[in-house]
Parts: sequence; structure tokens; C-alpha cells
Amino acid sequence: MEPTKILLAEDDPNLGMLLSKFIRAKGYACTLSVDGEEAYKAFTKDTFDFVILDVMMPKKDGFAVAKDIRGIDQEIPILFLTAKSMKEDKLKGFEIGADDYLTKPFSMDELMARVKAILKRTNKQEENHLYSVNNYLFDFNTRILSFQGNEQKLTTKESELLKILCKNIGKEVDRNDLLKAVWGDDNYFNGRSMDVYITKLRKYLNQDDKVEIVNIHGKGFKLMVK
Amino acid sequence: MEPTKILLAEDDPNLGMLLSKFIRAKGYACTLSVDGEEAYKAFTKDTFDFVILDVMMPKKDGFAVAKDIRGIDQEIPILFLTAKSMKEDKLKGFEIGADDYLTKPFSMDELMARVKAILKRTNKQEENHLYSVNNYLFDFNTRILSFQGNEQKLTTKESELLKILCKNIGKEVDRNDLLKAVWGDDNYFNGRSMDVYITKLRKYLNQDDKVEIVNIHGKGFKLMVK
DNA sequence: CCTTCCTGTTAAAGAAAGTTAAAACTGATT
DNA sequence: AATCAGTTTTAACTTTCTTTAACAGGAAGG
Repeated sequence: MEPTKILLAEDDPNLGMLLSKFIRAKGYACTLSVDGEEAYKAFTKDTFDFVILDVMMPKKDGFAVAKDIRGIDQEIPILFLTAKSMKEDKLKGFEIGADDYLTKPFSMDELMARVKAILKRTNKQEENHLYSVNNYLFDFNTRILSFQGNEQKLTTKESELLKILCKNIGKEVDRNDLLKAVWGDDNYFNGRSMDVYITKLRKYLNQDDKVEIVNIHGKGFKLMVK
Repeated sequence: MEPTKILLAEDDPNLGMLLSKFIRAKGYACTLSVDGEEAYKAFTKDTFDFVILDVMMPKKDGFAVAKDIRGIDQEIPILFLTAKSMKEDKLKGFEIGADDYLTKPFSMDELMARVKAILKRTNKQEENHLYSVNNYLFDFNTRILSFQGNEQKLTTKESELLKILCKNIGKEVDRNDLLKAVWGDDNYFNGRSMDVYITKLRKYLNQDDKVEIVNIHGKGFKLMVK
């Protein structure tokens, strides 16, 4: 099994290095970002199991990053780091969907204990990125979409797009969230590109007429099982 | 969709306020009762989706409240909060029909995690947005309006509008409420757009002359079965 | 009555999404 | 460096959905 991947966003280079080193020493993989934008970009590029965000960061603060991340992933645990223990900050964080909150200064061990506790609770182990959509089975790791034994290998973009739809099965996913997650930018041309990919995915999925990607005009898409 | 309603019974005013605030921040509605009797009263007055009971409370302890609640509702999830982790307490709780048990002190997110997990388990997943209007059947999820076997696929706006009318069948729905619900804004032009959609819906619904969308001049619309 | 506002309806314009094919890019291989 | 296969983007065209415009009736209130 691959190690648990942690995304850490911390603008203070000293603390950032220290934390990431410590996390790696504990047997996790850790990607360090020095500001909010970089963190979100990293999140869209790679697949993580846990996110640690400093609240105060240049370019994009921790809350903003969390909000964007929640737009495409409601499950991944998010832990905030903050200098002050302000109550409203805490509440704002929880509103966005934080799983925990740590006030500086904190000890390394304290951080790891929280991370472990949250992972233990949230890890349903099924996070093999294996999605079942009625009679289809989609394995994001191998990028294979199978239907009653016959397998279809998907391309990178195809599988990234399908993954997000699968994660939100039955729920509408905002067009812009999809674009930012898969293309990194939600401009017009990427939008047209995505439409092309939606067509491709629909072709793959048309063997099972209970499965459908529906468009919500002006809003986004929804993968659903009738 | 209306928020999930949680009934919280906790006699410690500090903890009670903190918890209820936190629960609301997480997007649920929360009613706080300060003792067992009040909690039971609240339960009979309103409709809840979840109950959290402190075991030790004045007037009526958590177990007694749970017992009474179970007398009228065998389904609703109940979670107990207790100061001690006594085994017999735990057993007693489960006997009565508790869904989970949390020992103080606990963290907020631990509580929410339990609540979410239980809701996920007990919830019949996505709501069945299935409406029957005399001989018509409307499925909001698939956006299909069917009449004696023949199916009509509706567009996004058509189905959003029809859904709200169906939810309020027989009742007048205010023009502005409709506009704000479907268009997000009740300006003049959206109003004209809605009128166009009302015409469209009427066309779909004219196969059954017992079904009608009537206008209440200057007020709004009403979907009714004669 | 008659004026004004509200609603009903139709058609056309405008915007978003669906589809297909070709072009551009990428990375590996010769 | 040229070729090739696979992937992604761009472009063009089509279809579908939504809004706007225009006109016609009705209802409410003076």
C-alpha cells in the first residue's frame, strides 16, 4: 500500500520545512506548498489523503483554499493551523468543513496525534479510489472502467473528470469546480474541452442505461443512477 | 432541501450553547433543551431527524427521554452523551435503542463525525423526489414527467419550477418565492421568463384535465387537482 | 368604462451544451 | 531528427435550452 499522502500549506519556510520533515519521518508522504494558490494547484494535480492548511497565507488564505477543495471533494480531512485561537475563526473553519483545528504554538506530536485520530476515523479503507456506478466499476488508480468484464482504459483527463463525478454521484458538480479541479483554470476554452470529454465519458457509460451524466443548464453536471 | 433537524438535550448551559452553535455552523438546524422534560416536549412539538441526549439531566434523565421517544418513534437515531464510560450505562443505552454513545470529554468534530456516520447509515440516501399529480408522475431526479406510460423529459428550469409547485400542491406559491427559488432573483425579466415556463408546463400537463396550474392574480401560482 | 398593471402566448434571438473531425501537442522509438 | 501512437485542444457546426420581445387578453380599481 502506498503511504498516506498529506498536503501541507505553510508559508513560514522554517516551520514548513520542519513540519514536512517530521511528517515524512513518521512514514507519510508530504507535499509542502508555500502559499494558498500553490496548495490548491497541488491538490488538483495529485491525489491526497489529508490536507493541513495554515489559515494566514499569502495570495489565498487557508479558508479560501479549503472552500475550493470542498467544491470538488467533500470527504478529504482538512486540518487548520492558526496563530490565534479566535472563536469566529474556529467557527468559520468548521462551517467550511474543517475536521479539526490546531492553535499555534503546538507540538509536533500533538499535530501527528490529531492527524492520526482523524485518519483513523475517516479512513473507511475503501479509499482505494474504487468507484462503483451501478453496473460499472471504475478504478481511478489503474484508470480502468469496467462493465461486466469488458474493460476500457481511460486517459488521464477522462479519469480525473470521472473521478470527481463519481465522488459526487447523485449530486450536482459545479462547472467551474470541475474545470478548476481537472484543468486548473475555468476559462471558456477549457470549458469547451470539458464538454468534449463529457461526450467521451457518456459514450463509455452508455452500455448501462441506468447510468447517465446529466447537465444542469448553466450550472454543471451530475452523474446519476436512475 | 431543508436542513437536517437535530434535537439536543444538554443541561450544562456552556456546553449546550457551544454544541448547538457548532452544530448549526455545520449546516444543521438545532434545538437546544436544558432538561429531559423540555426535550421530550420539543420532540412532540416539532419533527426532528436526530436526537442527542445527555444522560444525566434534571427532571428526566436521558434514558427516560429516549424510552419515551422510542414509544412514538422507533426509527429516529439517538446518540447519548455521558460523563462516565460505565459499561452498564452503555448497555442500558443500547437496550433502549441508542445508535451511538459518546463519553465526555469529546471533541466537537468527534461528535459531528458520529452524527454524520449515523445519518449516512440510516438515511435513505438521496431523497426520492417523486411527485404524483393525479394521473401524472414526476421524477425530479430523472426530470421525467410521465402520463400513462408516455414520458416527457423536462429541462432544468422546467423541472425546478414544477418541483416547487408539486411540493406545494393545492397551495398557492408566491410569485417572488418561486422566482427566488428557481431564478435566484425576482426581477421583472425573470418574471416574464417564468411566465413563459408556466405556459410550457401547462402544455405538458394538459393531457389530464383534472390537473391545472392556476394563477392568483398579483400573488402567484397554484398547482391543483380538481 | 377605461386605464393600468398583470398574465398568456408565440416567435425570435441569444447562450449553453452536444458532437464530430481535424489540428496540435506529447513522449517514446527508431 | 523523423516517425508514430496516443492524448488533448481547437474549431466548426448542430442542437437544445433560456431569455427577450412583441402583442393580445383579462383583472382590478378608479
